[in-house]
Order: sequence, then C-alpha cells, then structure tokens
Amino acid sequence: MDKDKQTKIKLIECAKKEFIEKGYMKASLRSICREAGVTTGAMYFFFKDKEELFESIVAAPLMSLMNTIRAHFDQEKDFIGDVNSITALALKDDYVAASDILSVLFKYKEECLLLMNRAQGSKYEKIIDSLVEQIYEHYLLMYCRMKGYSSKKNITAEDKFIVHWMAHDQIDIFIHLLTHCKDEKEAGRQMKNMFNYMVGGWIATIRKDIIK
Amino acid sequence: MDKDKQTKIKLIECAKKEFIEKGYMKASLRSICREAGVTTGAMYFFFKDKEELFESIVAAPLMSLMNTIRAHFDQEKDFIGDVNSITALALKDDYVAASDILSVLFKYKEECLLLMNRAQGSKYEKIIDSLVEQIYEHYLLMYCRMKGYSSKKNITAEDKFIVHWMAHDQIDIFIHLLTHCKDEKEAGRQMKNMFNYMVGGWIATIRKDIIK
Amino acid sequence: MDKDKQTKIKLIECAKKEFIEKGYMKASLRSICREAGVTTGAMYFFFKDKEELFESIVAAPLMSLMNTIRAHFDQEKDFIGDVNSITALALKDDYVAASDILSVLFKYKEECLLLMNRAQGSKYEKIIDSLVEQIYEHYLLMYCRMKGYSSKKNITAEDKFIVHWMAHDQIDIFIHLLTHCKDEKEAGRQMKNMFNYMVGGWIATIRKDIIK
Amino acid sequence: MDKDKQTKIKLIECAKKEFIEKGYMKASLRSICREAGVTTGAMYFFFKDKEELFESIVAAPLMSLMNTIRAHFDQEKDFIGDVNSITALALKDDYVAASDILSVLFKYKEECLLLMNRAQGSKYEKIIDSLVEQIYEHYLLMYCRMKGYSSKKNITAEDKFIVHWMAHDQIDIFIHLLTHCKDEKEAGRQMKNMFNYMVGGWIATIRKDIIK
DNA sequence: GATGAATGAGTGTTCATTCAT
DNA sequence: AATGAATGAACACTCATTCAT
Repeated sequence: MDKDKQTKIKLIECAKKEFIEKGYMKASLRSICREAGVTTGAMYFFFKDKEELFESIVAAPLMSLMNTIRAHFDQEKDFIGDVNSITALALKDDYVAASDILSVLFKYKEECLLLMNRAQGSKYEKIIDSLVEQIYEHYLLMYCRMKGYSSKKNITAEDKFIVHWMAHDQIDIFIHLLTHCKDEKEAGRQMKNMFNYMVGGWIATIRKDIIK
Repeated sequence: MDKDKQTKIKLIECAKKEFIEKGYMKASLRSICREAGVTTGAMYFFFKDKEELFESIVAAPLMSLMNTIRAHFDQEKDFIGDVNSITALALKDDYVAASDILSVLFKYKEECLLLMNRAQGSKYEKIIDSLVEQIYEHYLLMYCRMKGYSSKKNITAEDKFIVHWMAHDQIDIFIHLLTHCKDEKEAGRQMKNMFNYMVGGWIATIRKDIIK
Repeated sequence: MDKDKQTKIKLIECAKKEFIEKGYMKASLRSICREAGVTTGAMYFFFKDKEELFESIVAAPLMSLMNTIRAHFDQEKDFIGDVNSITALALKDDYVAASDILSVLFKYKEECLLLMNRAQGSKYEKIIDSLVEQIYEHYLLMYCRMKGYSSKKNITAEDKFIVHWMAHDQIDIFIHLLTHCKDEKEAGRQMKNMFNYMVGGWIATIRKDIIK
Repeated sequence: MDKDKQTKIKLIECAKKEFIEKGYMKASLRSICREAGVTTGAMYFFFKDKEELFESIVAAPLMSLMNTIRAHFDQEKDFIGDVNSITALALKDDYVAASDILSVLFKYKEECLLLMNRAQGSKYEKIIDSLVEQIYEHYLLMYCRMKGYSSKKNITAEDKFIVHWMAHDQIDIFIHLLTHCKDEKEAGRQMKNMFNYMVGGWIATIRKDIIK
C-alpha cells in the first residue's frame, strides 16, 4: 500500500511542476509522464484525463480554502450598536478570518498559486470569481449594517457594484500576498498594511465623503 | 479603395471574435480564416504570423493607453503645502487621469479586454505587470511626498510593498470597470465610488493609524 | 530599353544570391522577390517558373562551357606515331583544353558553382554526369589509341569503367579548382599539379604495371 | 518479440526507400508513413523527428565506416628506407585499407549511397568533406615522407592543395565504386585499376616530372 | 499496475503559382 | 510591366487519448 502509490505520487509531483511552469493549457501530459518515468498509459490508469490530474492536485487545497472562507464569512452575524462600533467589530472579524485564510494559502502555496494564476483552460479558470462571490454575500450584509439599511430593498445597483469590487479586492489582496511573499510570516506582516488600506477604503465608502 | 481592404478587415474582425471567445492560445487560425471565408494562405499575406495578427488588433489601443498613462503619470509634479493639501491635490490629479484612461479603455473596449484577460500565450501576457510598473514609480514619489520623506533613502521594503499593491489596485480598478460596466458613462459613475475607496485606502496608509 | 530590363536584372542577381546561399530547392521565390523589391507576380512576368529563373542564370554559362568542351574534345583527332608520342601529344592537347575550360569556369564562377554544387532539385541536378559523358567518348578513343587497340571491339567493360572514371576525375578536377581557388590564376597554378597527377594516373593505367 | 518491432522496421524500410528516391529534403514523412501503413503520430513514437529517422538509418553504417577508416589511417606509421620503398609500402597499406573500406561500403550499400549522395538538407550533408579531412592528415604525413621532408615546416600551400585533392580523390574513388558497381566483388576488381591510376598519380606528384 | 504502440485530429506555417486589374 | 490578393496543397510536428497485452 505504501509503495503502491509511489507512481501516483510521482506523477502528481511532476504534474504540479509542469503545470506551474507552463500553465494548465501548455502543460504536456507526455512531458509530465516522461519526467515521472512512466508512460502516458500509466497516467490514464490513475486519472481519467488531464482535467482530473489537475484536479487531484488542487481539489483538496481548494476545498480547505473554501471551508475556511465559509467558516468565517458564510453565516450571518449579529452586530449590535452604532455604525462605528459595528464597523470596528466587523473589520476585526475580517482580519482574523484573513489570517486564517492566509494560513491555508501558504500551507498549500504551490497548489493555490496554480489555482489562482495558472488554471486558464481548466474548469477552475473562473475560480477567482467564485471565491469573490462567496464573500460578496457576506460583504453585502456587512455593508447594509454599516450603512444602517433596515432592509435589503434599500440596496442600489451602485451599492452592489462597490461591494462587489471590495469583495474582489479582498481576494486580490490574498493573491497578491501569495504571489509576492515568500512565506506566511512575511505575508502576515505585509497584510497588516494592506488591510489597513482596505479598511480605510471601506470607511470612506461607507461615509462617501471624500470626493463628491 | 473601399473594397480593397475588406478581406483584411474581415480577417481582423473574425480574429478579434475568436481571440475573445477562446483566448490567444486556443484560438485557431484555421477557424478564423474559415469564418472569414479565406484560406490560411490569404491570412499569411496580411500577417506574418499568429502573433502579428493579434498585435494588429491590440497594438494601437495599447499604444493609446500607454500614452495616456504616461501623459498623466510619468512626469514628476511639484506640490507645495502640507500633507493634507498635497494629498488632496495629488488625488484630484489622479482622478482626472483615471477619467482619461477610462475613456481610452472604453473607446477600445474589446481590444483592451483582449489585452487584459485573454492575451495568455502571446507576448502581451504580462502587459498588466508593465502597466503596474508604469504607475508604481509615480505612486512611490507621491507616497514619499505625503509621508514627508525628504529622501528616497527613507523608503523601506515595506513601503515599496504597499505602494506596489496600490499601483496594482489602481490598474485592477480599471480592469474591473472595463469588465463589469457596459459603457464609459456607467464606468465613470462607478469609478467615483471606487476612487473614493482607493483614496480612503491611501489616506489610511499614509496615517497608518487604524490597525496597529 | 536600358531601364526596362532593370527589374529582370535585379531579379536575376537576387536569385543568384539566394540560389547560391540556399541551393535550388531551399531557395524561396518569395525571398528572392522581397530582396529584389518586387512582388512574386512580377517575377512570373519574366519567368515561367522557378526552373526557368534558375535556367536564366545558368543556361548561358553552361552553353559556353559545353561549347568549349565540345570544341576540344568532341572531334576525333589523328595522332601518328608510337604509344608514347601519342600519349604526350594527347595530354598536351588536353592541357590546353583544360586551360580554356578553366577560363570559362572562372569567367562565370558563380553560375558554374551553382550548376556544379547547388542544382539539386532542378533539371540540372545531373549536369555533372552529362559533362562526364561528353568527355568520356573522347577519352575512350584516346585510350584505344594509347593501348594500341585496332578496333573498338577490343574494348572490355573493364576498360570502359576505368576510362569513365578518368573522365569523371577530369571533371572533378575542374570542380575542385573552381571550388577551392579564388581566381583563375591560382587555379591555373594548382591545375598543373593536378594535371600532373592525372597524367601519372593515365600512364599507369595504360601500362597497368604497378599493382598486379 | 518478433512481431514487436515490425512497425519500426517497416517504417525504416519505407523511409530508406523514400530517402533514396527523393533525397532527404524532398522526402515526405506523410508519404513514408502512408507507405508503411501507419499515421505520422506512430512514426513520432519511434523517432524524434525527420532527422532522427534519417539518422537511425545511416548512423550505424557511418560509424562502421568511420571506424574502419580510422583503424587504417589514423595512426602514424613508421616506414624505413628510400623514397621508392616507402612509397611502395605506404600504397600497399592503403590498398589493404581500401579493400576493408569497400567491404563496409557494400555491406551497407543503400545506407552509404544515402549518406554520400542524398543527404543534402540533413546534418550529414557535409559528411564527404569530413571523410576527406580524416584521410587528408594521413596523406599529408605520407607525402612528407615520400618527399623526404624532414619537418612539416617544409610543406607549402601548394603541397597542401595537391594532397587535399588526392585525399578527395581517394574518397571519390570509393563513391564511384559504390555508385557504379553492383556488388563488392565487382568493385574490388575495378578498384585495382583505379588504385593503379591513383598510385600513378601519387608517384608523378612526388616526382613532379611530367609537366613543368 | 503499467507498457508499448497507435490513432486521428489538430497546430502554425510555407510554398510555388495564378490572375484580375 | 507589375501589383495585390488569393489559392490549395503540402509541410513537420504535437496533442490528448485509447487499448490490447
């Protein structure tokens, strides 16, 4: 059982390397198998096709990431108090969440980079959009609270747009950190400033009082 | 003279469509030519290769975009006064610049989308990085002024990181607007909020007083 | 009339260059025309096809060469005397002939090199064989005289083989000189030794007395 | 095991045929595969590219040929005695060498013909020159001995030229025999006369006494 | 589990040639 | 006399995938 899987493991390793180097589309199964020292036929014993090989690399990390995001963002939270205290609380929450997400991202650094930057051509090519969507709902809620909206009916298309952007930006922060920092520690440090930037943006957005 | 260029125009049109649909890499010259109703040989009369065909679509818009960016961001500007007034001025400047850039982006909407989202595999695949780099230098300067640094020597690696992020974010705002707004008018409207968000971020970054 | 032919001349010049560089087969008409500054269509006004373009370069020099060879080798000559004096005479004759041929070869150096070394793929690709054949007949006759054969009937297949080789060798000497000497003068000098070698070979062949 | 390699063998056979018929450049992989009854993809399973397919045909015979040449020509030989006896010895040696080389040539007749006459466009297109160079060094040495030169310094450019020619001629003899004789036996017979011719040439060259 | 062999459709590209204008 | 445009067939080569053994 231990030795059994060695080929599969080797295959996955080599595939990861090739996918990172060339991206999903340009990666060649031939080349992966050559590197792994097996024939393409062998690969097809373990994986249905190119897509499934890719999936076997990124699926688990992605699930882990999704779960972490869901754990923090998915449920509705009850904040009480005035706008400012809500904002403070919500953002503090987000900061904790972000730290956890960062942990996952760096735990599976290669796989996440693969997902975020090199998945074009695979079924994961729109994964970023779906991550954005995940936190968008949560952000929209938070936004309503901060704005003091009593009902969702008050949300305008414009509100939605800016909230969508902020969700997108949050994800982008993660990708930026993942791409430009060598380890979680450094990322954690840099994230503080980025978070600071983001919170500044949120507050300005809520107040909408800088440019008229 | 009118009929003369029709084949070339048809070819470019069909190429644009195919590139947008499938991305640079997956686009097939055969398929483009079939759609345009000519043989591949005909295409090679007008264009040296796949790359040049792509270039003929995006080169002019890109140049236009680059020039607009350069016009606003490239020169050093002299601001006088205290931090707050400098910030206000600089950001106002940027807002004007952004409006102009938005104009170019929507004037060549399809081509810019091609460049930003579908150029993987072509020599333009890193175009976003180079746009970021363009404004990064300008942002770094602005940042120093706002921070009250007397010399560039004061800039830390951390400063550079956050400024680089802000440059990246600025470009991302443009891409987001281009991708999600149907026309320039709508984009202009939405941009106000995004700009507001960004400025809030900048100020928070300069003051660095929200999260410690 | 003078300016008229300029395009044709330019075309021939560029073709010569391209054919020499790449050989008949790899030479590209496109590339020739590009170099000449005209379209391929223009070329087809002057020349029926690739073959005729090549021909227009080498035909005249080849004719000149053929004529020179024919003038010296084609007619039967009457030698009187014993074997040795016939040999001496015949070879002297050949030496004169060779000098004349060398003159033609160097007069049209580029064209002849084209013919001898770069015609593969064209209808001239077997030109060397036909040159060999030309002088073979003459050599066979000379050989009979020297051998003291009274009738052609005495010639064996073995005789023919060696005479054919010597004819081939003669042509090879020319090609070698053309290929390795920078001008006629140098070729003339080197030819002396080569001729000496050849004559030594002839005499040994006639006497057949070195290896048994 | 018997049936295993049949496709590869078929492929090589058909390739040999096509290469001989059309030469390296004009040979079409499609046509070879069609003849062999497989798709081009199958060919690419066995051979990296056109070049390697060609190589797989000619490499072994070439190696064999090179080794045979090297075995006879590469080492310096010690001859003692006067010019005439040295000449006799050296030439006898060469005769033996030539017989061995002829053996190899006819053992791999088709492959050698391919190499000598039809390799234009492949990396073997200059193979003849390199064969010439191989024996040139040996010939130069022999020539010095025969001339009675005490040092290599005495060799003139003219000496080199004629020796180079003689080396070239030696190779040409092989090619001539290979091209014009149906089997080794016939070639061996004809070679005697050609060798006789060559030796006559050598002696005349050493003595330099025929034409002044 | 894995190999060796093969497929078939596809890729971008180049070519000599043609012809209306 | 020459252009600009186009053809159509060919090229070497790569790909993901399949399957009998």
